Amino acid sequence: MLQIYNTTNKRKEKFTPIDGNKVGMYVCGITVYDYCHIGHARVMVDFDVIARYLRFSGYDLNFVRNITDIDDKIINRANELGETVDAVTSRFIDAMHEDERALNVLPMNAEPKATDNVGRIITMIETLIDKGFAYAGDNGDVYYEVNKFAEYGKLSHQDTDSLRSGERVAVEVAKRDPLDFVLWKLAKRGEPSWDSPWGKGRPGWHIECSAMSSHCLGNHFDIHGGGLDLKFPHHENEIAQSKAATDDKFANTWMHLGLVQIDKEKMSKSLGNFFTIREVFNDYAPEVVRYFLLASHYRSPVNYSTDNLDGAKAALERFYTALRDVEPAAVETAGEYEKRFTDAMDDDFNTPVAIAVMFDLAKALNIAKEQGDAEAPQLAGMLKRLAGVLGILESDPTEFLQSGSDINAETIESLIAARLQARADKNYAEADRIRDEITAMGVTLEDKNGETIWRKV
RNA sequence: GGCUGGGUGGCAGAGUGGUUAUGCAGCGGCCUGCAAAGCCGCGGACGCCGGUUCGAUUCCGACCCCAGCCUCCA
Repeated sequence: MLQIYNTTNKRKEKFTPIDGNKVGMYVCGITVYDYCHIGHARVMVDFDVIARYLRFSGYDLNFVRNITDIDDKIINRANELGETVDAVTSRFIDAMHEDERALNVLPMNAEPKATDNVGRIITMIETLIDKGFAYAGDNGDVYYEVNKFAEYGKLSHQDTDSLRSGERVAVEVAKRDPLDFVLWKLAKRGEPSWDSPWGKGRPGWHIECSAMSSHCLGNHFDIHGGGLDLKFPHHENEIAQSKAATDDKFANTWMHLGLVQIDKEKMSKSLGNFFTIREVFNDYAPEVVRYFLLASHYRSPVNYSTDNLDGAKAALERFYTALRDVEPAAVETAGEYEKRFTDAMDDDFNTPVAIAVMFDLAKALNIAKEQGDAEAPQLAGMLKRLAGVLGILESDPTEFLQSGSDINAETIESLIAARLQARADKNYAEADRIRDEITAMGVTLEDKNGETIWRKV
């Protein structure tokens, strides 16, 4: 029985889809004005695993993650670069997809862009105005009137008074209340804009997600997710907009990912303390990054550091070493291991425990191999089966273990041949000299059954 | 200040009212010419102070510390 922690109630709840085994999940995606960083990678990878597990569990999942391709930061970036907004966003969307493919993230069912949904957004804003939840300010912008929505603050467990008292920013004079937020922004000269009843302008950020989630999944759907930093105000605002506009229940379960930190501080573009996914790929295989993210529970903060990435690499090496020299058999189930694995995943997607089960399986596989046991291929197949749910261990083991920059396989092979000859001659001094030479190249040798295999350190 | 979520062995990271998390690192052993890999075994932990309990790292309360949000942010 799958249980998911729901931010709204602050506890794990039995997951029951609204409509049979159909599940709708909406995740707030990325604003595309730069390359994605490791924080974004966490959204990609964690929700990818959540999606994979929901499907593995038999649910018919409709997974939607949007792209914000119009906002102030994008416009600023385009101006900086002397490019059009379109050129900037399409370039970074391509880069994002490249990063995702490398991380073995499966495609979403839909990936709506804000700019393709402006008509729907305008309609929703009109509805909100008609129902008295929104107003046009003196400056021409349209605002949502927060105090008209009684439930405001329920998700983040804040009441509106304390939110106001925490106000730290100069209040926009056109707002009736500091908590009111913009739905439609009038365009300045030269900015991309769309016609609307309130003049040429563009949508505010919060309304995009309300319009796109309704369009793709309906007014009431199962799961809504995003980074913890979106809980307030973005998700709170989405709830206010959607419930007010549709009179429906909106999302049943709210899921929030813990943030990626560096030196105990949140990684973010504004703080400038971020590493892009692609620059990390220079030093670590994409699968190492994926594993690093999955080695912590999705709700915990995770600290980005080379030590932790090295740890992820070591863990994968252990798995791939176990999988080496075995042809995994096709299996229907991983038996007892699968039970433990699904128990862990059913418990709010507890990937660290699921991975611990895989380590037990890897150990059983190692023992079977060592004893020449005939069930080794079965165990390897079981390990691969569970790993597949997490989207890992899909590389060729030898390839994974030998990959690395500036490794010349032929050179190593010929040195290994020379060393084998020296060993055959019982010239161990020479054999060890050659091994030292190979070690200096960052390669470790393993002698096995008269053969020598190698891997990158 | 308000609201969230945390503080676990050298590191990473789960979890539990009494019994092994797991991985890396360390120590001893097997294997090996020696290593490596693997296997077997070992050590080592639950922020602080009270309370509840036969028994608390686990529940309750206070305190200290950390992070996130209250402004754009995944």
